[in-house]
Amino acid sequence: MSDAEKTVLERAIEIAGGDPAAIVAVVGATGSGKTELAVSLAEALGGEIIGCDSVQIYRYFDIGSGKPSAAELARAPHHLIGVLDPRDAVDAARYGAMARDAIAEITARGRRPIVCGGTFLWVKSLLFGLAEAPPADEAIRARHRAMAETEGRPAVHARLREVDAESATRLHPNDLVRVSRALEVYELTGKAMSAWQAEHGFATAHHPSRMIAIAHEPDALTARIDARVRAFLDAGWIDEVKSLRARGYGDARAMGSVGYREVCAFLDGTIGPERDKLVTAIVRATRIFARRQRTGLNHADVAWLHADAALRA
RNA sequence: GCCCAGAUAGCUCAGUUGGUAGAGCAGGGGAUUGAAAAUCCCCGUGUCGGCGGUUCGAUUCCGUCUCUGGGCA
Repeated sequence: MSDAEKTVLERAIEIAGGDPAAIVAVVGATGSGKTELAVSLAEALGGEIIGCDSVQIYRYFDIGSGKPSAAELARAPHHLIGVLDPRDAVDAARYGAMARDAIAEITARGRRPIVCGGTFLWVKSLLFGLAEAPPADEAIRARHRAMAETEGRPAVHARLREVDAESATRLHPNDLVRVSRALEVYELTGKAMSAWQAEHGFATAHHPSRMIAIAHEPDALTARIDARVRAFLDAGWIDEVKSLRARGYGDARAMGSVGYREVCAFLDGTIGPERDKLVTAIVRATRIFARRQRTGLNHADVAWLHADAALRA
């Protein structure tokens, strides 16, 4: 059997089998079929799944985040899905620590950890950790935001240039999130973010790993996304958002994520009363997101499995 | 049938006191170290509805035709 004739699952099992000590991480775009592949892989390998998704990690964000179905959950144990209150803001570092704990438990049980999710910074945090720089400081961030508001974003960038020219050169003046973070790290430690990053460099892995992603032709992925969005809506996504708002989660960070943002706009009447306009808006946002996810994998050591090859087989 | 307003990028539209045009969105590409489903950057030639006329030169002015809105009969 040539590679092109094997199914995605067969190839994934082969890759996993190539290094039994490695953590398998199924990464890539929403709607590409990660969840199904991870569950099948877990069944085949005696594995347990560790979710790596910045929205699925929250309770009550069930439908729109594409959490595994009850049937899928029953096929393999899952971790870090629906485990936090939506008001509890996690960051990549905390996620990485939680995931490593889960991995330790799973391997102690003699089972195989399978990471599954599209939040790639979190995957990197899990596998390599992050630079040793300190965590976020809300007061500092608020100050930077205020500065950007009154003097403009480039003013914050100019301040960064005074203390960390390397980061300033790398970062665009408008990228306030990163510019502020770099400046924050300097203000907290007296040491440049670029220096912390150079020390770290994602050079030392906590665990050996094999990353795999499922590739689709662009039109095929769009069709999958379209079907998925409609299915979520049919499953009661709008009511889910209404009930989240009613319970006071309207300004949770996850509410600003792809799709949830559009459903909120729909409920607020911003995008018109037609269901079709909502579908179009969500599909659009999701496609853009899927593209960004693909770009995020650009320099990663990922094995791409072509879904279409499986269809031909 | 008459009157008015439109017709410009895939979509919504701006503009050119006459020298062949540009925004937003969509689409494409990229960056990404505690906000990552977030944040940010780059990419715009299109018979300027058709045909005539005026002009050195028309997408712009004039005429006419077609189509789309709206109004009056």
